[in-house]
Amino acid sequence: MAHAMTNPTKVKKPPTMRDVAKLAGVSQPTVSRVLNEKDTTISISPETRKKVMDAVEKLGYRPNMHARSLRTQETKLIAVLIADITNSFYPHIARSIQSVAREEGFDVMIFNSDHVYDNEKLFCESVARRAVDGIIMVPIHLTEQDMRELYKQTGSPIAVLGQHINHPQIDVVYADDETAIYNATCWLINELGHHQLGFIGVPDILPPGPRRRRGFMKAVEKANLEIHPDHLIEGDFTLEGGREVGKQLAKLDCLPTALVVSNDAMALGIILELQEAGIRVPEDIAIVGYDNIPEATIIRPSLTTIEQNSSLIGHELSRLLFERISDSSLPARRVELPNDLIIRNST
Amino acid sequence: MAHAMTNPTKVKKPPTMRDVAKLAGVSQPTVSRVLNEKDTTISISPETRKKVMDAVEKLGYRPNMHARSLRTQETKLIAVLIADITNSFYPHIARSIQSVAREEGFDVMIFNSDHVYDNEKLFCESVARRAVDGIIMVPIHLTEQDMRELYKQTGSPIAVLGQHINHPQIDVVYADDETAIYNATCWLINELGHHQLGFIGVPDILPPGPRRRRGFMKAVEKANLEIHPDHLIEGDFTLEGGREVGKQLAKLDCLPTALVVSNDAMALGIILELQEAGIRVPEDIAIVGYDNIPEATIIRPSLTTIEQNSSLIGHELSRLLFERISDSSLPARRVELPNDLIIRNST
DNA sequence: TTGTATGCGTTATCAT
DNA sequence: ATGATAACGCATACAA
Repeated sequence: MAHAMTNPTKVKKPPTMRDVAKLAGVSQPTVSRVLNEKDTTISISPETRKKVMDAVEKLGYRPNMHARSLRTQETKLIAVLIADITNSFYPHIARSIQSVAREEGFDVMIFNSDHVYDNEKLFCESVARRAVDGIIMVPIHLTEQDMRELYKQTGSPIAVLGQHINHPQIDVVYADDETAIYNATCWLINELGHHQLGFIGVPDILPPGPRRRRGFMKAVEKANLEIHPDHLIEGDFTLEGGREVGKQLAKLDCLPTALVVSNDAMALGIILELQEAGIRVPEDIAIVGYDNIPEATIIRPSLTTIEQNSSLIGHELSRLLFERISDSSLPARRVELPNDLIIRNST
Repeated sequence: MAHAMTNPTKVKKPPTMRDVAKLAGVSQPTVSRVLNEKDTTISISPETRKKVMDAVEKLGYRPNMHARSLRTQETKLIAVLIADITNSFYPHIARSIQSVAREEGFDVMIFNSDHVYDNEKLFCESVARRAVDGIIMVPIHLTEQDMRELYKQTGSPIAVLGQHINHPQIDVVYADDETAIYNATCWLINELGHHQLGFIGVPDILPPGPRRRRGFMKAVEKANLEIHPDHLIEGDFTLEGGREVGKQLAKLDCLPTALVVSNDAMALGIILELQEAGIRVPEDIAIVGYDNIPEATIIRPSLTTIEQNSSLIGHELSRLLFERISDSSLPARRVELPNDLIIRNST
């Protein structure tokens, strides 16, 4: 059987510059020059350019990014670490990062940590091997030390959401959540007259945990209020976790009249479970969330919450990153985000 | 100024195998062998292995994936194209793909098309350059021809959600949405006694559009029902698009008594706008969605909808893909997904 | 068991 | 204006 036949087990490899060069009757470096016209000091004759472009077209040639990266140390690739892609807060961030990256001609690798440290470490590993041009991350457990290490290994610019990293090559976007929660709590106390408050936090190992709890505590202490220990509960940032908390609350003999919840996803779960148990929001218990995810306007009552503009966050993170990619001498920057209370019907 | 100082503009490059080899006092290929122990036919002495591992440890050596890929034609990278990362249907898919990929030792590039064709084409471009090991996609406008072309250029295994592609190397995961919508519509007519129905679709250029409309139409034709032209509207799969449709409906003199909507995101927007206008769901108008995204259980009334198990979808897509990555001789497969009606309170 | 040599597809530095 | 040639970091065929 010696027909001309396509080899079924081995895939035809894509054309290379050599193939283009051969077809165009020029040398391979000439093809490279034609394709990378950026260097204006060099010039090539119109006819060879045409020959080359025709060959490129005919063969459907695409440059091989791996070879290029190996040579140039540039990957045109950025890596993004987010904590939970199924929490509506994050997809909007990912979306605007992606859209900025696309404009800049970069591809995006997205990693979802599901809040687990091991996954965050795996992210660092992958990123080190892949030698990406930039890194955007929402670290949960990763320490400042981990991040310095990451920078040392990769040399890549890094932009971080939420953690105050002290490093010349790491830019930070953050919101003053402590103050925002302090203000919201004061508002519950002073404007709405609540005296029995509760707070749903997250374990202290999650960085926003202590900050947000502190904001709440400062406000109640300032007002000289006592907090019942049953009204201080920890969740895990997820809607399901919120449901657990909601069930726990529903069993209590005595509910707080107002609840500050560390994020919207949990607040949603709590509201759904409380309503399930016949407890009314806000009549029996007022609820304030944090994030202003889209569901906050879908749930009834709509959720009073502290806004984080996630599209803006993604935009700022990528702006900082790409600025640093094109100029690594930039000083480290911190951009603080607005963080306003949006009053709706859950309070 | 000739102090020993770190060069501030140029970043120290990461250690290579040569560095490891030099430090360990062996040759570079030996380091390669120690690190890729998979080949059991080859053996290396315990002492050199130790020397090498010590050097690796000391230098913090990480293999350079670009160099490796160039050599092996393997990237340990898959590319994923989804239509709208901010639609809760997709993040769950992305999440399970990511989690399977992580187990298999693969990284994931995610592209968000926002339903636009140009972005889908850019995806194909990027993926061709990047020579990924596999592709998972939820194409919206991409034609079968585009996908054959993509396969021809990349030679990478492809798994697709929703489109029935006829190609030996492209696996497909799909749901019989036409039948599911047909059944749901019949149920509205026969069990719930609705006679004035409406359907919110999407333009025919979006592939699910014709199928889902056909399912609806077949059911109403079978029941000999007339559909008022005002009750056939097209949206764009987004919640905001649903709001537009809702506003349009609210202005109508005569509403249908039941509405079948092509996806949940639009259904949510419609419900919110109708309620805004004082129209009650389901008393004034019953609504059925499609997808069963998490928000379907958050909105009040909770949304009756046709379930698509997005975690399962992601799982199946990645299973098919990784099976084909390890064995390209597999025949093309189609897996059909369950697609059951979940009855809640919007009907 | 280990070392030498080669090539993957590019870009960059020389020449010419 | 263009062509040789080398080098990026790694894996592998072959030699020792």
